[in-house]
Amino acid sequence: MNASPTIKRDARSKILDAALHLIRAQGFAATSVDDLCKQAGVTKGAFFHHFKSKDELGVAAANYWSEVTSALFRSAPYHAPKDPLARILAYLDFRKGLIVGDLPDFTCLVGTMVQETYDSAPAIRDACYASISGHAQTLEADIEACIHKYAANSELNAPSLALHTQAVIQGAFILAKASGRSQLAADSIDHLRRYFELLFAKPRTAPAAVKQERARRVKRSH
Amino acid sequence: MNASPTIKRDARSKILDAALHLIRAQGFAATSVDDLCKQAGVTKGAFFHHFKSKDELGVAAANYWSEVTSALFRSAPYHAPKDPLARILAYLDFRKGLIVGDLPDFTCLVGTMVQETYDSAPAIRDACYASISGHAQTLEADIEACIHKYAANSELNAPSLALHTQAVIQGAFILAKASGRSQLAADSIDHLRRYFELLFAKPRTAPAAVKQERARRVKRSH
DNA sequence: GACGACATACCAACCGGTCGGTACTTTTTG
DNA sequence: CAAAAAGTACCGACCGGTTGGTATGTCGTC
Repeated sequence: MNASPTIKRDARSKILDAALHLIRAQGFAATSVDDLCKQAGVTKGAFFHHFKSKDELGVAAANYWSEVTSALFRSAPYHAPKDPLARILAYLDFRKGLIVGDLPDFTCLVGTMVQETYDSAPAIRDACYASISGHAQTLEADIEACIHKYAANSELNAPSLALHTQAVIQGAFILAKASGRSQLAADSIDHLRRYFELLFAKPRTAPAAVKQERARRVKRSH
Repeated sequence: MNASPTIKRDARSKILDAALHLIRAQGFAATSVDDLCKQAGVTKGAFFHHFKSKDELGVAAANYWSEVTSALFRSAPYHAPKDPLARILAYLDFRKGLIVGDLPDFTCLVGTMVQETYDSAPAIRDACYASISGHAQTLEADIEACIHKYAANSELNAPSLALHTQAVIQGAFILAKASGRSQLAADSIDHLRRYFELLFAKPRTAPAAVKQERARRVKRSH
């Protein structure tokens, strides 16, 4: 009967979607259960039926974030190139391309949430770290291949470099939030891209990053 | 009578010191005015005598943070080297050296606070960005000198690179909080150091970072 | 005696969480 | 197979404690 199965949204999903948006905009502590319910269009009874406590919602939101983002990255086009370095650079271009619209729409839920909860809610912290490190791990194979192919006898370490990419991206979001200019986040990702190019020493192939930066510098010099 | 003038601490300073610790440990929203007063050993009357509102305390805390940190960095030893690149690398070594003890003791107040307030408290956000960008600016001259000396005809931009260093450091703190391992923050700063070395193309001079990473790899390979 | 620097007492709004109840579905059982 | 029982999903009033904030009083100092 129902032509569109996605219309039938249960309360739990609606609460989780509300959490993704509200927590990224206001933070975890500043988002009340009532806020969540209002935004989701459900009652408090529904909330506490699905989640034992607000903290448990925090854990569920982090896990839901992991699912949503891993689906996004799995189906993204940056896996196509044959060369591992090209794949990494395409990944960074893809991340940069996600920086559009309002800050709460492209920043990272778990990076925001873990800053508030790392000391007071270990369960949330663990779920957040699982999300970050899990995503970092999806880059490890390509980074390892880059090291083997382009920097065989270096002291580089793939897991560490993978986590570093996430650190830069998280830091870029902080810069964007503080300045209100999402361009600053994009610039930091450009620096990270350049780091990879220098590490794996291919001559630079004029990526979009450089062209944009040049264009901006020309504009400024008027 | 009082031999030690610093013992006489007024309520305002005590509240600000309490804010520096509590907000870094719990976040801004989760830190109540009562928490602050209890930790500072003052009453609520004293709090609202000195600060019109909790938000105003947030702004004052960010400004106080700027004062404290700029005094620390001004008197730090990393300004000594004659070469600008050596000064930058010494700065990064200094930042890495600050990563000791508990997380709330070495992480950044304004990076934590701005994530919670960027959308709801513009005054706090602006004070946080002033702190971050103000610190970044203290690096610009040395970075500019590096560009001029070692990468004259590159597309590099000193303000952008200075902000990037802060993005990496902020992201490193998030990684440390999420994982509970401050080593991850140090590792990210090592990557940033390597970026500077590669950008300004001096042959690597076996910095502490590399030696430590080698030592860790040896340990792991047992 | 005015004023800054606090202390005490208090308030309305809001917080996370509970609870009794309803409507609907699924499972059990005579 | 149908009635009964049990379970699931959700509602919304309500609770005690906490929240940011206020009003008023006290005390030492210029």
